[in-house]
Amino acid sequence: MRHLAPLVRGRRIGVVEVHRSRVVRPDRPGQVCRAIEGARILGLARRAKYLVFRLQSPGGDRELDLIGHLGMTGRMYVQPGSAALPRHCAVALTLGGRRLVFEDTRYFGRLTLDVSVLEGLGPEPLDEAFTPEVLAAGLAGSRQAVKVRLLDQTVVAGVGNIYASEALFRARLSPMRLAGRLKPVEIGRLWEALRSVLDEAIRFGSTVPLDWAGMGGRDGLFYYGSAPGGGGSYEERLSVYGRDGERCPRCGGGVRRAVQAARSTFWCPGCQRG
DNA sequence: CACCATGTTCCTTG
DNA sequence: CCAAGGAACATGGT
Repeated sequence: MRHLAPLVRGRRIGVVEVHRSRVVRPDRPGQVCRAIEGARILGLARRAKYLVFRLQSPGGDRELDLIGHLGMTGRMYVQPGSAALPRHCAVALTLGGRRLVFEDTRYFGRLTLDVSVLEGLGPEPLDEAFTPEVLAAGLAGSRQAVKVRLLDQTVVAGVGNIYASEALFRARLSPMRLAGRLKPVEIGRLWEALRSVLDEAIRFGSTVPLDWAGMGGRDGLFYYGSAPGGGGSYEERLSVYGRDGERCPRCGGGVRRAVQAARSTFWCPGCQRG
């Protein structure tokens, strides 16, 4: 969102090319195109994992939101209007002499005018309103494993599979602990870990130019290469995620992988007790 | 060939 | 009502 906002703010949407109709909702053909062609982008916001394009309608008489979700492999970027579209281009929006490209190899992403997808989302973890007490209320009474609970978007909005594992590692809590059985001190550690892990990831991403040249063929992860500050690659920054069998950076023990709710969890049994 | 993958939604079963 | 498990979506990497 921070990379994209300055590239799209204030621009008018011209031709909309839908190359994968399943990505666009509602799925009445042309309905979304008619609503947004000629609209002006007032700004870009984010809610949980959704991008929210604030639009002024083509007639200029009202405002509407266009909501995007990148799924697992989606990317959005702006390229010259003369540049060829990528192989898995789902949608392209003409913006003056350039095009906003929504590329998504697996087509799990979404572009929709249906704002109801935002209903029921829990608090933003970096908001002031998200206190340890709010997190505690979201975990209380649950018999789910805390890792699974963190992926529930009604409890905390925007925490995904990678950062759920990373936050639990930082909080030194086993992902298998039952959410409702955590003590206030442990919830406090988890709250702090969630916020610092996400904050660092955002700051890391913000230091890197959004330049996709030469990145064709990669998946949707932000493999930035070396950060300007010399922080290593995205993967190198992760402590446990994707590191099954490697050594724990804290205690030197072995990182393990398990499956919870059909998703991979990575943790260090030495550091993360219970 | 097998298995893995950052997400969401729907369905079935208990 | 809750939780768990599976499948679907679709493509590519190892």
